[in-house]
Amino acid sequence: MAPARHDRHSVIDCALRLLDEVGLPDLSMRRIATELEVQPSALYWHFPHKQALLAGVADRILTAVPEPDPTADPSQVADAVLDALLTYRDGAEVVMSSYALRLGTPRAQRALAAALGGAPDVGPLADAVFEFIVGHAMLLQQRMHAQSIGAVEPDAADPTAQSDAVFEAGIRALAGLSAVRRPSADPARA
Amino acid sequence: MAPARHDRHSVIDCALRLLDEVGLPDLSMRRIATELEVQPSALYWHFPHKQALLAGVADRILTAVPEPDPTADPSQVADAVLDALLTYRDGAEVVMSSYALRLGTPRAQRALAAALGGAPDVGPLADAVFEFIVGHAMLLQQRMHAQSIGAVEPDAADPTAQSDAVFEAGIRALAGLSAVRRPSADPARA
DNA sequence: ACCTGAACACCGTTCAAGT
DNA sequence: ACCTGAACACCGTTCAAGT
Repeated sequence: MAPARHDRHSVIDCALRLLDEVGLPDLSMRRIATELEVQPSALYWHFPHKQALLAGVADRILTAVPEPDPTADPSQVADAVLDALLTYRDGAEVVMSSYALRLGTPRAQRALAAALGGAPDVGPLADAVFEFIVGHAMLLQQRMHAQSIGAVEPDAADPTAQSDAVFEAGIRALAGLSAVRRPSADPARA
Repeated sequence: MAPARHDRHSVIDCALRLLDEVGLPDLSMRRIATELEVQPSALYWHFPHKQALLAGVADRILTAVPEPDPTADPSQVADAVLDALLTYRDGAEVVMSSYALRLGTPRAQRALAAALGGAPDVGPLADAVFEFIVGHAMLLQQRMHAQSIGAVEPDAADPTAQSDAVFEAGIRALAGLSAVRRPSADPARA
């Protein structure tokens, strides 16, 4: 058989696509290998272990957040980080689980710090904002997954019903700003 | 052989103890069964699947947070929730992964809402505080695990060096309070 | 009511060997 | 440089059967 040839980039590409299709629990090394038409052991030439591969995926997910810009609106940067995490299924959990390896996360944290003013004492607050965003995103995706399984009844309203209000309340308090929210929000409260 | 007899409570007890010993990645149904001197399949009489067992563990972890009390200091309640999550290894991840099943989490959220004033519009903010705390705890435990593996170098200082400052900055902004610095001594596990 | 025993369809990872 | 093939030590879950 003609063995397919790959590099780190193409493997991460495949893994990210597969993540969005099947979710993190079903994203196995063997599944990725099958998708690449390769034996599972071939992946271990490119990455030392699964964790390293996932760290590459997490880094790619956060690539979508813009460069640090002191003139940016903090709540807009927060929205950009949240959007990046929500773009792929289970994106927040992937980023969390490889947070300690510090690949894509410092960039997001620097973007938040810059938008918050860039003063030296703003670091802890910027980190707090990042932790809130990723916590919010993961809890939201957890709820989405449980509901897709039918494991939970929509007790009050639809899945992400209140979640926009929660995110806005959190960011407003943390970033100390007036509500600059996305237009797709509910038309009732304006 | 005399088959050991167990109920849900004792299984959760064992799982919680084992979680703290070996961590979530090594907390398998087979490991719990071995600890209970029982076949793995025996666990499926008490729980329909592993997720349900973990939800029970998550519920027990959050049992340590006090009842809703309108006279409580918001930042003290926040500290209590954080302490509960940090009492057991990987506690935050366990709580997050069974968040959608809504076992112990509403209680923590109600305790936060009560301390924040209990006004009807305080709900979203209380949820935001909860999401920040659990995000902070999970990221912190992730860093602790990576460091115990030696997979990361202490780039600036020790593991939880800055993390107290980050948590305090976040809670101060979210709860709008003066800094209530906690002593370095943590409360005993009940 | 609560557990055993055996099976099914999977995992991550290693390592010699191929090209 | 990049992959195969085979193996090792595991998983969660099901289900008939035991007591």
